[in-house]
Amino acid sequence: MTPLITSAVMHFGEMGSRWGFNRTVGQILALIVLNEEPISAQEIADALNISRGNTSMGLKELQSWRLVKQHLVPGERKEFFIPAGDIWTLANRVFEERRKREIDPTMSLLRDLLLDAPANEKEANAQHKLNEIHDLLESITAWSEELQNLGPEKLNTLMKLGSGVGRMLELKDKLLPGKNSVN
Amino acid sequence: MTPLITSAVMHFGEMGSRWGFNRTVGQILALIVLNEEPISAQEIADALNISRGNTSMGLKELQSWRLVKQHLVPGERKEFFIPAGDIWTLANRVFEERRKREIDPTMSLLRDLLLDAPANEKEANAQHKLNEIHDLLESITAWSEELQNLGPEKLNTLMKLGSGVGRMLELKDKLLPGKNSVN
DNA sequence: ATAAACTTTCAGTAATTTCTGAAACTTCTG
DNA sequence: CAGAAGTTTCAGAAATTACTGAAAGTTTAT
Repeated sequence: MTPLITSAVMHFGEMGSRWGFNRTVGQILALIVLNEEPISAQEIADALNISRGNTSMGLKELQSWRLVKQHLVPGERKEFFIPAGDIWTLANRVFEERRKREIDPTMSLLRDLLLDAPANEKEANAQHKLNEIHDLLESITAWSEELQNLGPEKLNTLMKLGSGVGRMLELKDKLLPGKNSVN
Repeated sequence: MTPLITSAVMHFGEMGSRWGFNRTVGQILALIVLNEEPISAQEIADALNISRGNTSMGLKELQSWRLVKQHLVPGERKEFFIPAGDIWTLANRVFEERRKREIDPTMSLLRDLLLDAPANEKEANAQHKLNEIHDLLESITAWSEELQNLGPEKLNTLMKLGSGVGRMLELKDKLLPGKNSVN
């Protein structure tokens, strides 16, 4: 690893925990992404100076996030690893997996809690708040699915549009009459 | 705490760590949000069965996230706490704070790493990847700032618009000629 | 100035999470 | 089928993170 790659890998390790995985998993991901050639588990363990067992678990987790995939080199016995797609794809996967882990379980609980009739005034108030949270999470979920369906190109267009979005929204009703009118 | 509130508070505790803070902080937040009346630190400690010290630290953290604020009750010596805004505001704050913690430090490192001339072929390739990551994060940051500036009402409109966004994008150039043409 | 009512800090402890490495497992080769 | 080359699992150790509670700090009242 060159100094540049080392800095980047170390940083992704530090940030890893904030992104939903642990230090080593972050480091492994960075290493695989920044290495143009496929890299073997043993090489990863050596480069990061971690145990072979830990490496195996980290790779397993990255595969469960669908961020890296195996790559079989003909004639080689070992397994090699490469990123599961380009940077955009990886970012999308991270969003999606995090949504599953951070939002879906809460949505599910909220739905359950909202089914019961409130026992008293306090509960009625709490349920009202929970309902607001539920609706918000539902919007976020629907929205993020929507954005994913747009695909990278349009998504990029939309992002680059910047403050134009506000102006566009003002013209929305003219454009798409009858559909989802504002409140 | 009624059973309903207890379930919700416990769940928010469990999820807390995924949302960037720890169990108790999640529980405290849920309790403050679901309690219509302002609640004192001592009441929080009692309700959650945690130490007074831990409560104090949790409240400090929630204030640093700008999710709860103090509320002085006239004639009372104690400090009471209430949510720092409605559900939308709170969600926005969480996004914003997480962006600060999860994206900004990486952007800053990437900028630095991209300043140095690559030492060799491997580094040049890695720098190219890092540059892609940088641009992506920059788009996400700009975009999320944009969404915040829209304010809750428009944001809601946009979210509710759903698949209309795709169609709208197709008409974009007609709508906003000359501005940000595609690619 | 003292005391009462409350809050914060922080050293030490408890709980949780991550990592190691040896053993078990799988696959390929001769 | 034996054994070599590789991978995975998992119990226990190490590292990290969270929590307690006693002491120090702050504010208000008298």
